[in-house]
Amino acid sequence: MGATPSQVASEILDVIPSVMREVRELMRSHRTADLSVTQFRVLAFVDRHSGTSLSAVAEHIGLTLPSMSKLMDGLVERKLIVREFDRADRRRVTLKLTARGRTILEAARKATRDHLTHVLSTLDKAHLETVYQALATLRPLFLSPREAHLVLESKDNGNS
Amino acid sequence: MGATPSQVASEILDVIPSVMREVRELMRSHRTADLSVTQFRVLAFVDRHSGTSLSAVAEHIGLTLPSMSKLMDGLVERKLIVREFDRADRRRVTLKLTARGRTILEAARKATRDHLTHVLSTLDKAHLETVYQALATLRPLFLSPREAHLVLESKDNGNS
DNA sequence: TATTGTTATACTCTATAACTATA
DNA sequence: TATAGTTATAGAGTATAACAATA
Repeated sequence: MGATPSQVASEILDVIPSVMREVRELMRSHRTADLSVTQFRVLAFVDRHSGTSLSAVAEHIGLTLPSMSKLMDGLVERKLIVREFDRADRRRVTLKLTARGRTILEAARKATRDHLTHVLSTLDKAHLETVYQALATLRPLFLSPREAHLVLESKDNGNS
Repeated sequence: MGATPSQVASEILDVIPSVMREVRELMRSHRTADLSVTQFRVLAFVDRHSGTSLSAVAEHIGLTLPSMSKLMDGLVERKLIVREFDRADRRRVTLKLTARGRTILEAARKATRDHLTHVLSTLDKAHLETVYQALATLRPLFLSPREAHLVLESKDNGNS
């Protein structure tokens, strides 16, 4: 009881990188999917926001536009995403998952989920709930810098 | 209430990468420290285990030996770590922080901690405690693969 | 022969700067 | 002129394979 923000910060620095490394290896070692974590996140975002633009994806994920453009090259080449010009504004690009993209995304999601589920299965309900609540708590605090103001500027003090 | 392992897994995939990206940018943007997260973790480990070997660090951090060797080149060149041959076994290397290494580590730690503390300061005590407990719960589940068996091999029950 | 570490090499990820096309 | 995106280029980070030195 009585964890200070400073202690929590130290824990974050210690634990989060380990979790990331494991997730990264899971994604990359999958037979057919073989995605980087960033690629996975991009597919998931485009799935939820079909027809979105490159800028929007870059902003959400937290990559620069050139980096995202190059990453997208790879996903388009692998036929996981279709990239077309917007008819209304031909500078814009519209992004959608292909059927194959949806399949691969689901496969990666399932593989990772299955593995993590296995790892997490050693936890009892109370611990599981704690982790779930903690992640829900952290989520709004660590949106990409550009999005952050949308949430943060209105509640710079007390939290819900 | 009643989060399933599967739901928690999805949250991990969604939230953890965002936290990582923020931490990474913090470390890299610091004026004097300018460390990658991995470099930071290496310094912290060597600080806690002064005189440790290269293999030990690589294993703890989850890098291959050649990768760690190269990373260490950088830290030695920046005079943050001293690397000497072990007198007892000349194949081994002993690693220690320099005074400068300790200073830089502390500076990076403080900068990151200060920023995270600011971010976390919007949380009330209960939420903070939840996050703290969750990280403590996750820690043993995501040790580096090589260390993992020490914890996991005794409880490898049913999962496909 | 086995172990500890290094060197050589290559690939992925990401960034900044300069550019093109459209508005 | 401003915006959306791409191309060119470079640097960090990591891996595998081959090697050297020591035990």
